[in-house]
Amino acid sequence: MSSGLYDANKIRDAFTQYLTEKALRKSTVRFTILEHICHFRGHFDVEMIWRRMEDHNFHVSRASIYNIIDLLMDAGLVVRHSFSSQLVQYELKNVAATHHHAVCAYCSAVKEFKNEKIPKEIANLKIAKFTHEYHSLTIYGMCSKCKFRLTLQKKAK
Amino acid sequence: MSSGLYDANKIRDAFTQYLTEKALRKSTVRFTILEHICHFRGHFDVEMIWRRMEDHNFHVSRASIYNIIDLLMDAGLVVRHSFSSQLVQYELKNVAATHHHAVCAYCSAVKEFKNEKIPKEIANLKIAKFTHEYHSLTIYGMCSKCKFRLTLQKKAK
DNA sequence: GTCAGTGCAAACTTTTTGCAACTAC
DNA sequence: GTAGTTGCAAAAAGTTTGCACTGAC
Repeated sequence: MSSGLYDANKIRDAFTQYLTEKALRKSTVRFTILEHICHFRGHFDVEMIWRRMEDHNFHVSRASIYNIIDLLMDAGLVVRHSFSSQLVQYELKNVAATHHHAVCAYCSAVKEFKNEKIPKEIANLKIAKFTHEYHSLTIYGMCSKCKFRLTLQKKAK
Repeated sequence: MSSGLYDANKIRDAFTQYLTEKALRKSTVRFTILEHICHFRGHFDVEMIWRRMEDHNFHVSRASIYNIIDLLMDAGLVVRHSFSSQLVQYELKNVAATHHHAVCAYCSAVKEFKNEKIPKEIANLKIAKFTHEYHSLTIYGMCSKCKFRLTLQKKAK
């Protein structure tokens, strides 16, 4: 059984519960978009969702995708990453909770890494007048490819 | 002496050095934009810089501001924050290094907080094939105002 | 004098909005 | 039936680009 599909059931149930609590309608479009989102193992953006759904012959407007992502973020099922200014990416929260991100400032490549200690430290943080729900740790730096490329450039001089 | 202006000298010198190393020109526009940036104690965006400069009767195009912010980021003097999708904010790196951010997911308010332990843990991180230059830790959650507001709404039902 | 740097406006991309049509309840 | 939901297209917001002019070296 794929972990993606396994989680998909739990996520769909959580969304159903959210819609019920908020007295929102359980429309086909909402559940179909969520279903497609659950198939992404990593980061995704609005365009990727739309394209994937077109490929599966399910026609939906981008406006609806934005609308539903807002609901999913409000429901705490999806988180937003803004690694660069022009491309906003999203990720399922249960996926995001398992790792942090290292972003290369030179080529924008995103690498995931795991660490046990830091999330514990962060969970222990007490911030005055603020209720902690989720955190995002991003390390910016240089990936090995860019480092190598820059070394070559210096030598070329 | 204001800390903002005190730092401004060091920052301007670092930028001068950067421009020299890269063989870029030390234009008036570049230094004037940097000067105005140094007056922001917290986060700022392109619009804020442009408005501040207009208010001081220094006319500059937004394109130049984008251009120069790119240089400042490359020089390691400014960092980019993307707390929300539609508003990219920047911050002087020496200011950003002193704190982390807590963002309210409901009203987008950004609160700063300090912690000694976590930056040390992060500095000790070893990520394969990646050179750590800077990090960004953002906690998402709910600020006390929104918590209060939501409590009232529930009671109202 | 030369070429990097800049301003301007237009182009481009991503996201939001208004309204008519649709559908879950 | 009646609201909430969706699609479409247009608008808005933010950023990038192309080109002619300017100014640092």
